[in-house]
Amino acid sequence: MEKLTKREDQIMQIIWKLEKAFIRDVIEQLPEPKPHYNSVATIIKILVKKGVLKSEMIGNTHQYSPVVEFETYRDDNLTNIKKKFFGNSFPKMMAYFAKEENLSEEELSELIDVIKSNKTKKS
Amino acid sequence: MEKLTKREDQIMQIIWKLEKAFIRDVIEQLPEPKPHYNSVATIIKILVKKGVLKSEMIGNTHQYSPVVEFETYRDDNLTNIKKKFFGNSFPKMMAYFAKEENLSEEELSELIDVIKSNKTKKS
DNA sequence: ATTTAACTACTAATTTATTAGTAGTTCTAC
DNA sequence: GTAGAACTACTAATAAATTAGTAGTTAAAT
Repeated sequence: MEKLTKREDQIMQIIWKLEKAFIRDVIEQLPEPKPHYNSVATIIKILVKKGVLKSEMIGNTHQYSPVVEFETYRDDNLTNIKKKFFGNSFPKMMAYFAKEENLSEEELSELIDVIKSNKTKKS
Repeated sequence: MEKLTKREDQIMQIIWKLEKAFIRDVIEQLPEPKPHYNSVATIIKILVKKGVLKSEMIGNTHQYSPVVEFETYRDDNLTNIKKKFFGNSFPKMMAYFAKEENLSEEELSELIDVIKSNKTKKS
């Protein structure tokens, strides 16, 4: 999957959230200062060319929706991040999580449940 | 902390690993095609200006070392990632990573112990 | 002692990313 | 029917990031 620039990423986050969007919808979601309509249109055209978005003509305006799933993009990103920050050491990563977060009892047991149930499914 | 560009990030990863480095050391660690010496020097100067690196004159060449700790940078990044990919939910993020890994029973209980003991210390 | 390599500081060029202008179309409302 | 808003496709300008050139210094090697 092609890398996204910061602006492309920002716009994709919006479209993933909305699932389908016209350019005006994207602009609406963008924070101030709102970019020019054509600026957004340009980035979106790049995203189509990159194969991340597809466009459909609804009436006479384009509606855009993701081709690449959010989860795919996320996984791509996290693979790199995990390696970059934890050198593929899972225990290190977990130690980090445990230290950084102030887990409530609920969160902790929820977490353990999730891990356990997941473990069971796999074995 | 100031955001780092891709190249800046790449060079910082190397210097964090080496702890101290001359420009030649950084180039050595960079993959082919090796950039021009001055290209690396420019980026490093930017990093000094951003306050991420400091330089020391050793003989008559500069040696560079991090001002910002790797852990600080990592934590900054992970905070963003949590927000971007997991709706700011820590358990979701952790569940994701847990699923990615094939935890052995030992690892799992070790993990739980770590989190629990940490919890105890804090309360 | 002169050549070479690695450095210095500084500047300039190139590439990539982002923003937005121009010109023309369609639709809606007065 | 004409004015305005929102769109189209295309192009151009600007800004940010990256690469590398110039000129001069230092140190070591033949």
